[in-house]
Amino acid sequence: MSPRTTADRPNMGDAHRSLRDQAYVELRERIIEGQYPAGHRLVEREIAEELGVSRIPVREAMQRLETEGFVAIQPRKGAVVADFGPEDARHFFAVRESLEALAAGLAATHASDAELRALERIVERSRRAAEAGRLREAVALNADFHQQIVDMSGNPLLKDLMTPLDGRLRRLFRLTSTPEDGAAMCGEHERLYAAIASRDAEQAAELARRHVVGTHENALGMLAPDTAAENR
Amino acid sequence: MSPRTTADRPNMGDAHRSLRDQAYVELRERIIEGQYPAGHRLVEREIAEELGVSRIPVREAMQRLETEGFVAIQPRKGAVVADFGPEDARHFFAVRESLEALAAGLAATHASDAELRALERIVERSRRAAEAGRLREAVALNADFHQQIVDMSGNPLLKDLMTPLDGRLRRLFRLTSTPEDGAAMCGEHERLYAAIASRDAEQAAELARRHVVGTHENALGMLAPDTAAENR
DNA sequence: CTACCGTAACTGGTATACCGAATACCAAGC
DNA sequence: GCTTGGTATTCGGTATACCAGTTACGGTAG
Repeated sequence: MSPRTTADRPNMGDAHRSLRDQAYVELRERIIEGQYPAGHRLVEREIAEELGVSRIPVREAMQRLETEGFVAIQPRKGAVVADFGPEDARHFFAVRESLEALAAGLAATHASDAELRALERIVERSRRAAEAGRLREAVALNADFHQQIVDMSGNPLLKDLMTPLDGRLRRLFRLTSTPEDGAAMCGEHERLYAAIASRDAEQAAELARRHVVGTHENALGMLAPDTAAENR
Repeated sequence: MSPRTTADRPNMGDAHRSLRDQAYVELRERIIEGQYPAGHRLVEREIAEELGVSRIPVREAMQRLETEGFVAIQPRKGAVVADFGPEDARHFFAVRESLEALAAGLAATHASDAELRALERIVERSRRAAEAGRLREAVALNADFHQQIVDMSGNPLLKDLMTPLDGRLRRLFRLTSTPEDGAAMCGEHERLYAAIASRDAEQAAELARRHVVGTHENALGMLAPDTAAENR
């Protein structure tokens, strides 16, 4: 039924993965983390040597990173880390708004009871983390929350489109995570959860939309001052 | 600003493209065309020899085809042509509905006058083709129409997400193109164009939604009898 | 001093070769 | 006759090697 395997594979403990996936995860993390700033050249031989592998896995990893928008490959010239300014963020959130709304609506329609309970657990843990000031954990649970909704949508294509976008979101959130809106985020999540649990697709979609828009405005506000200045 | 190049490259006259892109286009076409039926094994060496290239370009092309959902790669086992049954079509159209609506709404907001004129030309040619019974041309112009709207949205990320989906649509439409709904399609296109031209984002989005849903029901109706029986 | 051209180093694109995992087939034992 | 173990073959994963386009530097001529 679902032919896709891409999005699932390159997770897990790096151990006995293919070298390509290891290289992919490693490079992706470095870009998200900011270790490779925007515009930084990615030279195949350099990276291959550093990772202790040959060029082929590195090359294939970079091609995949290109399709996901993390690097830009110019033919016969090389790959550079893709820029991600306010303009890109705008486009990003516009797409994300549509897809999150779709996911939330579908989730409200199709979710099983077990899935709803799982979502509820995430919301509860998220609230506890936010109240205890565990910001890191709250951010991680935020990601889990959205991912769970996408899973619950029952649409594997939607999942395949959303998963790569999560990386960009993390890249954007690297510095734009504030303590005070952890509580606000939690409230929105709880309302969204309630809408899904009560099978109200319309409201779920609408709440998801607003939630993304709110996140967008928040992130954009913190991003405004300068777009790509710091490196490490 | 827009770091992406992927979607643009592998078009054009196959001539002085990289072998990887040539292989990608060729394989993709064979899958869409139905020359390779669903479930068919894609053996790297075979294809490489047949195309007269080494395995690396073939391999890279197949990986890309995997991310776009045309083939399923099982690690250490090989690649097979991905299935695309009614269930997949459902998921496909759900996503497409959201994204087309987003594109239409953005296009209504951002389109330049020149772009609007280009869109109008496409609509006119489409109508003439439909009236003259030139079905092939009408289908091609249909694709142009939607692509033009996506371009007009001014959102490169949206374009990058939509472009690969077009291939799946073509694959689905391989046998589901009927003469009588050419006229209906034209009418919907004209109304959608009118909404965009009058800068009515709300209505443009709504019309796009309905248009996709209509296409979906139509295609699904013709797909229902059997899902994957014919091969050549 | 500057502008242009040629050459050399670099880097991505591709081919060939090797290795290990997965599978299928065959033979031997129950 | 059926099952099971082992072996041979196939095919994907990776490494190494070669080639071609690009860029950068330096020398020479104006």
